[in-house]
Amino acid sequence: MNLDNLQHVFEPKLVTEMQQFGTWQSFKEGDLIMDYGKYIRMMPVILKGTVKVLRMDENGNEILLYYLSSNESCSMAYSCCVEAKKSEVRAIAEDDVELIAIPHVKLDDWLCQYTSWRNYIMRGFNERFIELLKSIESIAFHKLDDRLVAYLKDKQRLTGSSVIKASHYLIADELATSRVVISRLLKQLENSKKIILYRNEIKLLPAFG
Amino acid sequence: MNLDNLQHVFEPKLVTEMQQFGTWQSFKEGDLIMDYGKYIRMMPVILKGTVKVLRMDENGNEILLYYLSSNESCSMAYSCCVEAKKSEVRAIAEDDVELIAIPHVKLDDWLCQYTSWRNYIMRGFNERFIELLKSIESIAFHKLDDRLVAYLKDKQRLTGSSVIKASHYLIADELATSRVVISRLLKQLENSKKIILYRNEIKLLPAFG
DNA sequence: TTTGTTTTGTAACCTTTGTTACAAAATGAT
DNA sequence: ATCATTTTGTAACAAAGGTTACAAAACAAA
Repeated sequence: MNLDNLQHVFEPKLVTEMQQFGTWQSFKEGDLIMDYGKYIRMMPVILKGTVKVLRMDENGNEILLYYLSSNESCSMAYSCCVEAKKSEVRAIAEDDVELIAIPHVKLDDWLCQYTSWRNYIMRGFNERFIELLKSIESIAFHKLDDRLVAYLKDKQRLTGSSVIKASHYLIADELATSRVVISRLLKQLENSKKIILYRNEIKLLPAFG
Repeated sequence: MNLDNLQHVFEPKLVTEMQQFGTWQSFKEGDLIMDYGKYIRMMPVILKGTVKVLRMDENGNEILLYYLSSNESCSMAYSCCVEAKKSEVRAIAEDDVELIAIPHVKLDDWLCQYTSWRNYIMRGFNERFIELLKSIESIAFHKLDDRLVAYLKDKQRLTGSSVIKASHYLIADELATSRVVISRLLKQLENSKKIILYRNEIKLLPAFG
Protein backbone atom coordinates (compact mmCIF):
# COMPACT_ATOMS: atom_id res chain seq x y z
CA MET A 1 0.00 0.00 0.00
CA ASN A 2 1.46 3.32 -1.07
CA LEU A 3 1.13 5.71 1.82
CA ASP A 4 4.25 7.74 1.08
CA ASN A 5 2.33 10.82 0.08
CA LEU A 6 0.22 10.70 3.19
CA GLN A 7 3.34 11.02 5.34
CA HIS A 8 3.84 14.48 3.94
CA VAL A 9 0.36 15.59 4.84
CA PHE A 10 -0.47 13.86 8.10
CA GLU A 11 1.43 13.05 11.26
CA PRO A 12 2.74 9.47 11.53
CA LYS A 13 0.28 8.46 14.20
CA LEU A 14 -2.63 9.47 12.02
CA VAL A 15 -1.20 7.62 9.02
CA THR A 16 -1.01 4.51 11.15
CA GLU A 17 -4.63 4.92 12.16
CA MET A 18 -5.61 5.44 8.54
CA GLN A 19 -3.94 2.13 7.69
CA GLN A 20 -5.63 0.48 10.61
CA PHE A 21 -9.20 1.70 10.14
CA GLY A 22 -9.38 2.63 6.50
CA THR A 23 -10.24 0.28 3.67
CA TRP A 24 -7.87 0.29 0.76
CA GLN A 25 -9.57 0.18 -2.62
CA SER A 26 -8.38 0.26 -6.20
CA PHE A 27 -10.22 1.08 -9.41
CA LYS A 28 -9.45 0.71 -13.08
CA GLU A 29 -9.95 3.45 -15.65
CA GLY A 30 -13.64 4.02 -16.21
CA ASP A 31 -14.77 2.25 -13.03
CA LEU A 32 -17.70 3.71 -11.15
CA ILE A 33 -16.56 4.79 -7.69
CA MET A 34 -19.72 6.48 -6.47
CA ASP A 35 -23.15 6.90 -8.02
CA TYR A 36 -26.31 8.93 -7.60
CA GLY A 37 -28.57 7.83 -4.80
CA LYS A 38 -26.09 5.46 -3.21
CA TYR A 39 -25.65 5.77 0.51
CA ILE A 40 -22.37 7.22 1.63
CA ARG A 41 -20.78 5.68 4.68
CA MET A 42 -17.11 6.24 3.99
CA MET A 43 -15.02 9.17 2.92
CA PRO A 44 -12.43 8.50 0.23
CA VAL A 45 -8.90 9.86 0.46
CA ILE A 46 -7.26 9.52 -2.93
CA LEU A 47 -3.76 8.04 -2.94
CA LYS A 48 -3.15 7.71 -6.65
CA GLY A 49 -4.82 8.63 -9.91
CA THR A 50 -7.59 11.02 -10.81
CA VAL A 51 -11.30 10.91 -10.13
CA LYS A 52 -13.86 12.67 -12.29
CA VAL A 53 -16.90 14.04 -10.48
CA LEU A 54 -20.11 14.53 -12.45
CA ARG A 55 -23.60 15.81 -11.91
CA MET A 56 -26.68 14.60 -13.79
CA ASP A 57 -30.17 16.11 -13.93
CA GLU A 58 -33.58 14.40 -14.19
CA ASN A 59 -33.37 14.20 -17.97
CA GLY A 60 -30.06 12.40 -18.01
CA ASN A 61 -27.95 15.40 -18.93
CA GLU A 62 -24.58 15.14 -17.32
CA ILE A 63 -21.96 17.78 -16.63
CA LEU A 64 -18.41 17.63 -15.34
CA LEU A 65 -17.97 19.28 -11.93
CA TYR A 66 -14.29 18.81 -11.18
CA TYR A 67 -11.42 16.40 -10.88
CA LEU A 68 -9.89 15.01 -7.68
CA SER A 69 -6.26 13.93 -7.63
CA SER A 70 -3.80 12.51 -5.13
CA ASN A 71 -4.24 13.63 -1.56
CA GLU A 72 -7.53 15.27 -2.31
CA SER A 73 -10.75 14.07 -0.79
CA CYS A 74 -14.33 14.23 -1.79
CA SER A 75 -15.50 16.74 0.78
CA MET A 76 -19.03 16.30 -0.30
CA ALA A 77 -18.76 12.73 0.83
CA TYR A 78 -17.70 13.88 4.25
CA SER A 79 -20.66 16.13 4.85
CA CYS A 80 -22.91 13.35 3.59
CA CYS A 81 -21.41 10.75 5.88
CA VAL A 82 -22.49 12.44 9.06
CA GLU A 83 -26.14 11.97 8.29
CA ALA A 84 -25.71 8.96 6.02
CA LYS A 85 -27.06 10.87 3.03
CA LYS A 86 -27.32 9.66 -0.53
CA SER A 87 -24.83 10.81 -3.09
CA GLU A 88 -25.71 13.81 -5.24
CA VAL A 89 -22.91 13.12 -7.67
CA ARG A 90 -21.27 10.41 -9.73
CA ALA A 91 -17.56 9.67 -9.43
CA ILE A 92 -15.63 7.81 -12.11
CA ALA A 93 -11.98 6.73 -12.19
CA GLU A 94 -10.28 8.81 -14.88
CA ASP A 95 -7.27 6.49 -14.82
CA ASP A 96 -6.13 3.81 -12.38
CA VAL A 97 -7.11 4.98 -8.92
CA GLU A 98 -6.16 3.94 -5.41
CA LEU A 99 -7.87 5.31 -2.35
CA ILE A 100 -8.47 4.73 1.31
CA ALA A 101 -12.06 4.82 2.48
CA ILE A 102 -12.37 6.16 6.00
CA PRO A 103 -15.38 5.01 8.04
CA HIS A 104 -17.40 7.91 9.39
CA VAL A 105 -16.89 7.10 13.08
CA LYS A 106 -13.22 7.86 12.69
CA LEU A 107 -13.86 11.08 10.80
CA ASP A 108 -15.23 12.75 13.89
CA ASP A 109 -12.59 11.40 16.24
CA TRP A 110 -9.76 12.58 14.07
CA LEU A 111 -11.32 16.00 13.67
CA CYS A 112 -10.71 16.57 17.38
CA GLN A 113 -7.48 14.66 17.75
CA TYR A 114 -5.46 15.72 14.75
CA THR A 115 -4.98 19.28 13.65
CA SER A 116 -3.52 18.06 10.38
CA TRP A 117 -6.72 16.16 9.68
CA ARG A 118 -8.92 19.11 10.53
CA ASN A 119 -6.91 21.36 8.25
CA TYR A 120 -6.98 18.77 5.52
CA ILE A 121 -10.73 18.48 5.73
CA MET A 122 -11.34 22.20 5.85
CA ARG A 123 -8.95 22.87 3.01
CA GLY A 124 -10.81 20.22 1.07
CA PHE A 125 -14.16 21.86 1.68
CA ASN A 126 -12.76 25.19 0.65
CA GLU A 127 -11.15 23.85 -2.52
CA ARG A 128 -14.29 22.06 -3.53
CA PHE A 129 -16.39 25.16 -2.99
CA ILE A 130 -14.03 27.14 -5.15
CA GLU A 131 -14.12 24.47 -7.86
CA LEU A 132 -17.91 24.62 -7.89
CA LEU A 133 -17.84 28.41 -8.02
CA LYS A 134 -15.44 28.25 -10.95
CA SER A 135 -17.73 25.78 -12.63
CA ILE A 136 -20.68 28.12 -12.19
CA GLU A 137 -18.65 31.04 -13.46
CA SER A 138 -17.55 29.07 -16.48
CA ILE A 139 -21.08 28.02 -17.43
CA ALA A 140 -22.74 31.31 -16.63
CA PHE A 141 -20.27 33.78 -18.05
CA HIS A 142 -18.19 32.07 -20.69
CA LYS A 143 -19.07 30.98 -24.17
CA LEU A 144 -18.62 27.43 -25.27
CA ASP A 145 -15.44 28.06 -27.21
CA ASP A 146 -13.72 29.44 -24.11
CA ARG A 147 -15.06 26.63 -21.98
CA LEU A 148 -13.78 24.09 -24.48
CA VAL A 149 -10.31 25.62 -24.42
CA ALA A 150 -10.35 25.66 -20.62
CA TYR A 151 -11.47 22.03 -20.66
CA LEU A 152 -8.61 20.99 -22.91
CA LYS A 153 -6.08 22.89 -20.81
CA ASP A 154 -7.42 21.20 -17.71
CA LYS A 155 -6.93 17.80 -19.28
CA GLN A 156 -3.47 18.78 -20.38
CA ARG A 157 -2.51 19.85 -16.87
CA LEU A 158 -4.06 16.78 -15.34
CA THR A 159 -2.47 14.22 -17.61
CA GLY A 160 0.77 16.13 -18.13
CA SER A 161 0.42 15.47 -21.83
CA SER A 162 -0.42 17.65 -24.81
CA VAL A 163 -2.20 14.77 -26.47
CA ILE A 164 -5.73 14.45 -25.18
CA LYS A 165 -7.47 11.16 -25.65
CA ALA A 166 -11.18 11.70 -25.93
CA SER A 167 -13.94 11.51 -28.50
CA HIS A 168 -15.94 14.58 -29.43
CA TYR A 169 -18.93 12.84 -27.99
CA LEU A 170 -17.33 12.51 -24.54
CA ILE A 171 -16.29 16.13 -24.49
CA ALA A 172 -19.75 17.23 -25.53
CA ASP A 173 -21.18 15.20 -22.70
CA GLU A 174 -18.92 16.68 -20.06
CA LEU A 175 -19.56 20.21 -21.25
CA ALA A 176 -23.29 19.48 -21.42
CA THR A 177 -23.74 20.22 -25.09
CA SER A 178 -24.05 18.23 -28.33
CA ARG A 179 -21.40 16.45 -30.33
CA VAL A 180 -21.94 18.48 -33.49
CA VAL A 181 -21.27 21.69 -31.60
CA ILE A 182 -18.01 20.36 -30.20
CA SER A 183 -16.87 19.07 -33.58
CA ARG A 184 -17.57 22.50 -35.02
CA LEU A 185 -15.59 24.33 -32.36
CA LEU A 186 -12.71 21.87 -32.49
CA LYS A 187 -12.55 22.32 -36.24
CA GLN A 188 -12.27 26.08 -35.71
CA LEU A 189 -9.37 25.52 -33.33
CA GLU A 190 -7.72 23.27 -35.87
CA ASN A 191 -8.19 25.83 -38.63
CA SER A 192 -6.49 28.44 -36.49
CA LYS A 193 -3.53 26.07 -36.07
CA LYS A 194 -3.98 25.61 -32.33
CA ILE A 195 -4.72 21.91 -32.36
CA ILE A 196 -4.64 18.91 -34.66
CA LEU A 197 -7.50 16.44 -34.70
CA TYR A 198 -7.22 12.69 -34.92
CA ARG A 199 -9.65 9.96 -34.13
CA ASN A 200 -10.10 9.83 -30.36
CA GLU A 201 -7.18 12.17 -29.98
CA ILE A 202 -6.50 15.87 -29.94
CA LYS A 203 -2.97 17.20 -30.13
CA LEU A 204 -2.48 20.63 -28.59
CA LEU A 205 0.04 22.68 -30.57
CA PRO A 206 2.41 25.27 -29.05
CA ALA A 207 0.13 28.02 -30.36
CA PHE A 208 -2.60 26.63 -28.13
CA GLY A 209 -1.10 28.53 -25.20
CA MET B 1 -30.62 39.53 21.61
CA ASN B 2 -32.91 36.96 20.06
CA LEU B 3 -31.42 33.56 20.68
CA ASP B 4 -34.69 31.66 20.94
CA ASN B 5 -34.19 29.80 17.72
CA LEU B 6 -30.72 28.74 18.69
CA GLN B 7 -32.10 26.94 21.74
CA HIS B 8 -33.88 24.55 19.41
CA VAL B 9 -30.71 23.73 17.54
CA PHE B 10 -27.94 23.77 20.12
CA GLU B 11 -27.59 22.63 23.70
CA PRO B 12 -27.94 25.40 26.34
CA LYS B 13 -24.28 25.36 27.25
CA LEU B 14 -23.28 26.02 23.67
CA VAL B 15 -25.81 28.81 23.33
CA THR B 16 -24.27 30.44 26.38
CA GLU B 17 -20.84 30.17 24.84
CA MET B 18 -22.14 31.64 21.60
CA GLN B 19 -23.43 34.63 23.55
CA GLN B 20 -20.17 34.91 25.38
CA PHE B 21 -17.71 34.65 22.51
CA GLY B 22 -19.77 35.63 19.49
CA THR B 23 -20.25 39.16 18.24
CA TRP B 24 -23.80 40.19 17.60
CA GLN B 25 -24.28 42.17 14.40
CA SER B 26 -27.26 43.66 12.63
CA PHE B 27 -27.68 44.79 9.04
CA LYS B 28 -30.30 46.76 7.16
CA GLU B 29 -31.75 45.73 3.81
CA GLY B 30 -29.14 46.09 1.11
CA ASP B 31 -26.18 46.27 3.49
CA LEU B 32 -22.98 44.58 2.42
CA ILE B 33 -22.16 41.80 4.87
CA MET B 34 -19.18 40.26 3.10
CA ASP B 35 -17.32 41.20 -0.05
CA TYR B 36 -14.85 39.75 -2.52
CA GLY B 37 -11.28 39.73 -1.35
CA LYS B 38 -12.02 40.60 2.26
CA TYR B 39 -10.35 38.44 4.86
CA ILE B 40 -12.65 36.13 6.75
CA ARG B 41 -11.97 35.74 10.44
CA MET B 42 -15.43 34.99 11.75
CA MET B 43 -18.20 32.64 10.77
CA PRO B 44 -21.71 34.10 10.73
CA VAL B 45 -24.68 32.25 12.18
CA ILE B 46 -27.84 33.93 10.98
CA LEU B 47 -30.45 34.65 13.63
CA LYS B 48 -32.98 36.63 11.63
CA GLY B 49 -33.59 37.68 8.04
CA THR B 50 -32.21 36.50 4.73
CA VAL B 51 -28.79 36.86 3.19
CA LYS B 52 -28.19 36.82 -0.54
CA VAL B 53 -24.93 35.24 -1.68
CA LEU B 54 -23.49 36.28 -5.03
CA ARG B 55 -20.55 35.49 -7.24
CA MET B 56 -18.89 37.92 -9.64
CA ASP B 57 -16.38 37.25 -12.41
CA GLU B 58 -13.47 39.39 -13.66
CA ASN B 59 -15.71 41.36 -16.01
CA GLY B 60 -18.13 42.41 -13.33
CA ASN B 61 -20.85 39.92 -14.22
CA GLU B 62 -22.66 38.83 -11.13
CA ILE B 63 -24.83 35.80 -10.47
CA LEU B 64 -26.98 34.74 -7.56
CA LEU B 65 -25.73 31.61 -5.81
CA TYR B 66 -28.23 31.07 -3.01
CA TYR B 67 -30.00 32.53 -0.04
CA LEU B 68 -29.24 31.93 3.63
CA SER B 69 -31.99 32.24 6.22
CA SER B 70 -32.39 31.87 9.96
CA ASN B 71 -30.23 29.26 11.59
CA GLU B 72 -28.22 28.74 8.47
CA SER B 73 -24.57 29.56 8.29
CA CYS B 74 -22.22 30.46 5.53
CA SER B 75 -20.25 27.25 5.40
CA MET B 76 -17.90 28.71 2.91
CA ALA B 77 -16.89 31.21 5.55
CA TYR B 78 -16.05 28.38 7.90
CA SER B 79 -13.68 26.63 5.57
CA CYS B 80 -12.09 29.97 4.80
CA CYS B 81 -11.60 30.89 8.44
CA VAL B 82 -9.25 28.07 9.17
CA GLU B 83 -6.62 29.43 6.84
CA ALA B 84 -7.76 33.05 6.99
CA LYS B 85 -8.62 33.06 3.29
CA LYS B 86 -10.20 35.87 1.33
CA SER B 87 -13.84 35.74 0.44
CA GLU B 88 -14.80 34.32 -2.95
CA VAL B 89 -18.34 35.63 -2.69
CA ARG B 90 -20.35 38.71 -1.86
CA ALA B 91 -23.10 38.60 0.77
CA ILE B 92 -25.86 41.19 0.94
CA ALA B 93 -28.70 41.58 3.44
CA GLU B 94 -31.91 40.82 1.56
CA ASP B 95 -33.95 42.29 4.40
CA ASP B 96 -33.09 43.23 7.99
CA VAL B 97 -30.58 40.70 9.21
CA GLU B 98 -29.24 39.75 12.63
CA LEU B 99 -26.36 37.37 13.07
CA ILE B 100 -23.72 36.19 15.47
CA ALA B 101 -20.16 36.12 14.22
CA ILE B 102 -18.17 33.32 15.78
CA PRO B 103 -14.40 33.80 16.03
CA HIS B 104 -12.48 30.99 14.42
CA VAL B 105 -10.71 29.83 17.58
CA LYS B 106 -14.04 28.76 19.00
CA LEU B 107 -15.08 27.00 15.82
CA ASP B 108 -12.50 24.29 16.34
CA ASP B 109 -13.12 23.92 20.05
CA TRP B 110 -16.83 23.48 19.59
CA LEU B 111 -16.33 20.98 16.78
CA CYS B 112 -14.86 18.61 19.37
CA GLN B 113 -16.97 19.55 22.34
CA TYR B 114 -20.47 19.76 20.92
CA THR B 115 -22.03 17.15 18.71
CA SER B 116 -24.87 19.54 17.91
CA TRP B 117 -22.34 22.04 16.59
CA ARG B 118 -20.54 19.44 14.52
CA ASN B 119 -23.80 18.27 12.99
CA TYR B 120 -24.88 21.83 12.36
CA ILE B 121 -21.66 22.58 10.56
CA MET B 122 -21.68 19.42 8.49
CA ARG B 123 -25.33 19.84 7.59
CA GLY B 124 -24.46 23.36 6.52
CA PHE B 125 -21.67 22.19 4.28
CA ASN B 126 -23.91 19.61 2.74
CA GLU B 127 -26.79 22.02 2.16
CA ARG B 128 -24.50 24.56 0.58
CA PHE B 129 -22.98 21.96 -1.72
CA ILE B 130 -26.43 20.94 -2.82
CA GLU B 131 -27.43 24.56 -3.42
CA LEU B 132 -24.38 25.04 -5.62
CA LEU B 133 -25.13 21.83 -7.49
CA LYS B 134 -28.69 23.01 -8.07
CA SER B 135 -27.35 26.29 -9.28
CA ILE B 136 -25.07 24.54 -11.76
CA GLU B 137 -27.91 22.32 -12.90
CA SER B 138 -30.15 25.29 -13.39
CA ILE B 139 -27.65 27.21 -15.48
CA ALA B 140 -26.37 24.26 -17.45
CA PHE B 141 -29.59 22.43 -18.24
CA HIS B 142 -32.47 24.84 -18.03
CA LYS B 143 -33.50 27.60 -20.36
CA LEU B 144 -33.87 31.13 -19.13
CA ASP B 145 -37.67 31.06 -19.00
CA ASP B 146 -37.60 28.10 -16.62
CA ARG B 147 -34.87 29.68 -14.55
CA LEU B 148 -36.87 32.88 -14.30
CA VAL B 149 -39.93 31.01 -13.08
CA ALA B 150 -37.80 29.15 -10.53
CA TYR B 151 -36.31 32.45 -9.43
CA LEU B 152 -39.71 34.00 -8.88
CA LYS B 153 -40.94 30.96 -6.96
CA ASP B 154 -37.85 31.13 -4.78
CA LYS B 155 -38.55 34.74 -3.93
CA GLN B 156 -42.16 33.89 -3.23
CA ARG B 157 -41.18 31.12 -0.84
CA LEU B 158 -38.57 33.26 0.83
CA THR B 159 -40.70 36.34 1.41
CA GLY B 160 -43.93 34.45 1.91
CA SER B 161 -45.59 36.88 -0.47
CA SER B 162 -46.91 36.57 -4.04
CA VAL B 163 -45.87 40.12 -4.75
CA ILE B 164 -42.23 40.30 -5.68
CA LYS B 165 -40.53 43.64 -5.38
CA ALA B 166 -37.73 43.87 -7.89
CA SER B 167 -36.86 45.69 -11.07
CA HIS B 168 -36.26 43.81 -14.29
CA TYR B 169 -32.73 45.05 -14.12
CA LEU B 170 -32.08 43.44 -10.74
CA ILE B 171 -33.52 40.13 -11.88
CA ALA B 172 -31.43 40.20 -15.03
CA ASP B 173 -28.37 40.79 -12.93
CA GLU B 174 -29.01 37.90 -10.58
CA LEU B 175 -29.71 35.53 -13.46
CA ALA B 176 -26.64 36.82 -15.28
CA THR B 177 -28.42 38.03 -18.38
CA SER B 178 -29.61 41.36 -19.79
CA ARG B 179 -32.60 43.46 -18.84
CA VAL B 180 -34.21 43.31 -22.27
CA VAL B 181 -34.26 39.54 -22.17
CA ILE B 182 -35.93 39.50 -18.76
CA SER B 183 -38.51 42.09 -19.82
CA ARG B 184 -39.29 39.92 -22.83
CA LEU B 185 -39.76 36.77 -20.79
CA LEU B 186 -41.77 38.53 -18.10
CA LYS B 187 -44.06 39.92 -20.76
CA GLN B 188 -44.60 36.39 -22.06
CA LEU B 189 -45.57 35.27 -18.57
CA GLU B 190 -47.97 38.20 -18.30
CA ASN B 191 -49.51 37.40 -21.66
CA SER B 192 -50.16 33.86 -20.52
CA LYS B 193 -51.96 35.26 -17.44
CA LYS B 194 -49.48 33.92 -14.94
CA ILE B 195 -48.26 37.23 -13.58
CA ILE B 196 -49.11 40.92 -13.65
CA LEU B 197 -46.36 43.47 -14.08
CA TYR B 198 -46.11 46.78 -12.27
CA ARG B 199 -43.23 49.12 -11.76
CA ASN B 200 -40.75 47.47 -9.39
CA GLU B 201 -43.33 44.83 -8.65
CA ILE B 202 -44.46 41.51 -10.02
CA LYS B 203 -47.68 39.92 -8.83
CA LEU B 204 -47.80 36.16 -9.15
CA LEU B 205 -51.29 34.96 -10.09
CA PRO B 206 -52.82 31.63 -8.99
CA ALA B 207 -52.14 30.27 -12.47
CA PHE B 208 -48.45 30.78 -11.78
CA GLY B 209 -48.36 27.50 -9.94
C1' DT C 1 -45.61 72.16 -13.08
C1' DT C 2 -41.33 71.27 -14.98
C1' DT C 3 -37.31 68.67 -15.22
C1' DG C 4 -34.47 64.79 -14.70
C1' DT C 5 -34.08 59.89 -13.56
C1' DT C 6 -35.45 55.25 -13.44
C1' DT C 7 -38.04 51.70 -15.25
C1' DT C 8 -40.41 49.32 -18.77
C1' DG C 9 -41.95 48.11 -23.73
C1' DT C 10 -40.75 46.90 -28.19
C1' DA C 11 -38.58 46.33 -32.68
C1' DA C 12 -34.90 44.88 -35.48
C1' DC C 13 -30.93 42.49 -35.90
C1' DC C 14 -26.85 39.50 -34.75
C1' DT C 15 -24.47 35.67 -32.58
C1' DT C 16 -24.34 31.52 -30.38
C1' DT C 17 -25.94 27.24 -29.69
C1' DG C 18 -28.90 23.29 -30.72
C1' DT C 19 -30.97 19.94 -34.11
C1' DT C 20 -31.46 16.97 -37.97
C1' DA C 21 -29.74 14.61 -41.56
C1' DC C 22 -26.44 12.40 -44.18
C1' DA C 23 -21.78 11.00 -45.81
C1' DA C 24 -17.14 9.72 -45.20
C1' DA C 25 -13.44 7.89 -42.62
C1' DA C 26 -11.44 4.94 -39.17
C1' DT C 27 -11.60 0.98 -36.61
C1' DG C 28 -12.82 -3.66 -35.10
C1' DA C 29 -14.80 -8.14 -35.62
C1' DT C 30 -15.69 -12.27 -38.33
C1' DA D 1 -11.92 -8.98 -47.45
C1' DT D 2 -16.42 -7.94 -45.77
C1' DC D 3 -19.48 -6.09 -42.65
C1' DA D 4 -20.83 -3.54 -38.62
C1' DT D 5 -19.80 0.03 -35.44
C1' DT D 6 -17.88 4.17 -33.92
C1' DT D 7 -16.20 8.52 -34.87
C1' DT D 8 -15.87 12.64 -37.41
C1' DG D 9 -17.15 16.30 -41.06
C1' DT D 10 -20.45 19.31 -42.84
C1' DA D 11 -24.57 21.61 -44.41
C1' DA D 12 -28.85 23.64 -43.59
C1' DC D 13 -31.95 25.22 -40.56
C1' DA D 14 -34.26 26.46 -35.99
C1' DA D 15 -34.29 28.49 -31.57
C1' DA D 16 -32.57 31.01 -27.76
C1' DG D 17 -30.41 34.65 -26.09
C1' DG D 18 -27.72 39.02 -26.51
C1' DT D 19 -27.35 43.87 -28.34
C1' DT D 20 -28.64 48.35 -29.82
C1' DA D 21 -31.67 51.81 -30.20
C1' DC D 22 -35.45 54.46 -29.09
C1' DA D 23 -39.92 55.74 -26.94
C1' DA D 24 -43.20 55.79 -23.39
C1' DA D 25 -44.49 55.51 -18.68
C1' DA D 26 -43.75 56.07 -13.80
C1' DC D 27 -41.73 58.37 -10.38
C1' DA D 28 -38.93 61.84 -7.70
C1' DA D 29 -37.20 66.29 -6.89
C1' DA D 30 -37.14 71.13 -7.53
